[in-house]
Amino acid sequence: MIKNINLKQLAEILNLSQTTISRALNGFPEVSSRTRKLVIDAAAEHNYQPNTRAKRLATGKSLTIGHLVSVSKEHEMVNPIFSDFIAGASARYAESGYDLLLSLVPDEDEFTAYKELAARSAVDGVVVHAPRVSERRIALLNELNLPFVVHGRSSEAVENYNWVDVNNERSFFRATQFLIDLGHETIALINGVADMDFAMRRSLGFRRALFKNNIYISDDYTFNGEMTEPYGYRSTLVLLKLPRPPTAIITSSIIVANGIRRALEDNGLKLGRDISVITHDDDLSYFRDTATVPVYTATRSSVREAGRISADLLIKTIEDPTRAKEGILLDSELIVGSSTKPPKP
Amino acid sequence: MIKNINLKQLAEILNLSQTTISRALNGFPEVSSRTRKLVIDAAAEHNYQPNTRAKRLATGKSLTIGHLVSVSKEHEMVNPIFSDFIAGASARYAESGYDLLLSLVPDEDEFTAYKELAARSAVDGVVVHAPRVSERRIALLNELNLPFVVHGRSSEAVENYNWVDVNNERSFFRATQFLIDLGHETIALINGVADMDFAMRRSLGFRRALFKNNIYISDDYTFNGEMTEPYGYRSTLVLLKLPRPPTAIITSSIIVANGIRRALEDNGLKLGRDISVITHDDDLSYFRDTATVPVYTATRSSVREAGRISADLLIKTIEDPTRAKEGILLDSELIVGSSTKPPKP
DNA sequence: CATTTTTATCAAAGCGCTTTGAATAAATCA
DNA sequence: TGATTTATTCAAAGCGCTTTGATAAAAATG
Repeated sequence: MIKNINLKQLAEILNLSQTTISRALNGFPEVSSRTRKLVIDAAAEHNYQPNTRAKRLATGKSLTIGHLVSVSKEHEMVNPIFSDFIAGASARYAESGYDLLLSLVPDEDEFTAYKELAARSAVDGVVVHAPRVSERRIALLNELNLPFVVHGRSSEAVENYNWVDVNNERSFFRATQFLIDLGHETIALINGVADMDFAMRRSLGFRRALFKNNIYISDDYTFNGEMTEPYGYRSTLVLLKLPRPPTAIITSSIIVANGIRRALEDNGLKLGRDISVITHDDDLSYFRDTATVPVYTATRSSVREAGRISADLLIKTIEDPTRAKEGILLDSELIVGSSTKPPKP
Repeated sequence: MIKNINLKQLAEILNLSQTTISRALNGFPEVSSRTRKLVIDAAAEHNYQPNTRAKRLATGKSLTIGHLVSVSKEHEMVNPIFSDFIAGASARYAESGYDLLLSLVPDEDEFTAYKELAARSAVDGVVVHAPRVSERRIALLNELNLPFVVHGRSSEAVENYNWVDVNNERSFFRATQFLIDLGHETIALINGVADMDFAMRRSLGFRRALFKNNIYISDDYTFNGEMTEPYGYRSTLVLLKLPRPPTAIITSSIIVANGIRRALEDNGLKLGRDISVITHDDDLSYFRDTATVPVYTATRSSVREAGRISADLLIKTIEDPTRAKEGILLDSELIVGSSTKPPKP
């Protein structure tokens, strides 16, 4: 059985005070290099690691960052981009010795969850996921004086805050323009849930491109919903039944794109040849499109990288609370794959 | 700005000792009901929550459960089942006031990560994900005396340990037998990474069914790898090029099944009609197969439910360390969908 | 009514660290 | 050489809780 010792015991073993040992291990200058070496070696030998609980109480820091993910009771879903985002963030936290506290809360408890986290002083900061167009969490966190970074943005927010977002509007503008340039004029949009900020921005980009090219498309061609595979499937079936089905579809997730593809095939249509599809691609590890010619034409932006950058920004904010709020806008690449062709004549 | 107070301040406000307040809030019997009400009301009014850091130091418990997820440097992947598993576990943790500490570690640091977590006393227990056929973590955790539950099992483990697993062998036996009963004799298996215990067991079930029915299938028909969509696609292309392509495919993940489907369509084949597919279905929220006739015939078992059960078992173990180790075997349902038909004559 | 038991409350110790302020020894200075 | 300064080390306080052991007041007992 592996035993580990505490500071007091290590002090006795070395015949030194706890002070000296603490300072030696934490890199303070007022320790002779001979002593420091002695201490470090002994710590390694006896498998000493400062007790997290004690350290946190003594320093008044939690060395923990919270990720609260809201789960709607009806959908009960955790967005798969979350895993990849966390993977990026976690790597950054590890570098600075932060732990990651994850909490999935029913969305009606969202507010209380943040308050409780702040009141019991469990975290030094939080990452806000899936911001809505109108997002009350931003004001709340400011009131709670809890450092935070938003993954995404909230269009209606008036105050300054830290955020890391991909350029959704521009991405979808470009994607739409790309289709228009190919000759498409009937383009559908299968988007995320309407009150999500990213969905709203993507919709704006889409519509700006249409407007710029004097194309009018009715609301029958746009969908909002949780970005599941069946959602992509169902929406596409609806589109195909329209009097004038679209010649191209833009969607917000590669998982939805999978559903679109399935619906097309079920109707004897071929992706690219019969109907063009562009998707936003978060570069999720289990869907990474690595074919020499990618399957999907896509606006690609690594959500894992976004996780890393968000974590970095949050740590900086925590360690320097006077730091000016910062917004970081990531750009996506427009990757041309085989899912887009000019429309059939 | 929302301020929160500490125990001492609340004691002064109420003109009571810290002891009494602590006991009142923690439900100890030696507090008069009048006082208790007073305390509870004041705590609510002043937004008092015991400081997590102090509480943990004082009680000697972390009230935290660790989830270490190994990420291989080459693959850099986080299995999407993870999100759903966590969603289930998190709900159970919340009920008992535990926090969830998540750490993604490069797999070469896996061992050190557990040791460090134990040495610094950061968690009260851990969940072991993705156990291998031969799993050194089990012995390590026993040595560290850190309570744990394995999600899955490890066939080569000799000691007793807590685990929650789905009946993989039986599931794949049934799935295979189902195909054989339909008349299939050339059946391929697109499985997970070979040294994962679940993959090994599924392979056993597959082979037992073949053996029982006197069917011999060469190794050319089985694949092992990370269960991504492109992996399903690539493997299927290989299968289709065999001199005698399979008439049915069994796979371990609905994401792989998506890739299989894509490969079939790309080759002008139709799922079910031309080639049958059975998949294991973890009932992932973003792929939930809710069609009246499910798309895929599948052995279905909710990984979210497994998360909940694992969390429950772990909490019980933490709260009663003398508790006998327990293994919980979940069963899957064989759901018949439209992806399986008798082979074409 | 005096004594014991029960009830309700409190002061103080302790959890394992970090950090402050003091003390000692060695080195430098005038 | 005596006075300062510098380099090391240490004892003790403090972080905000829980918990132990003591105490005072109220209730029950003989």
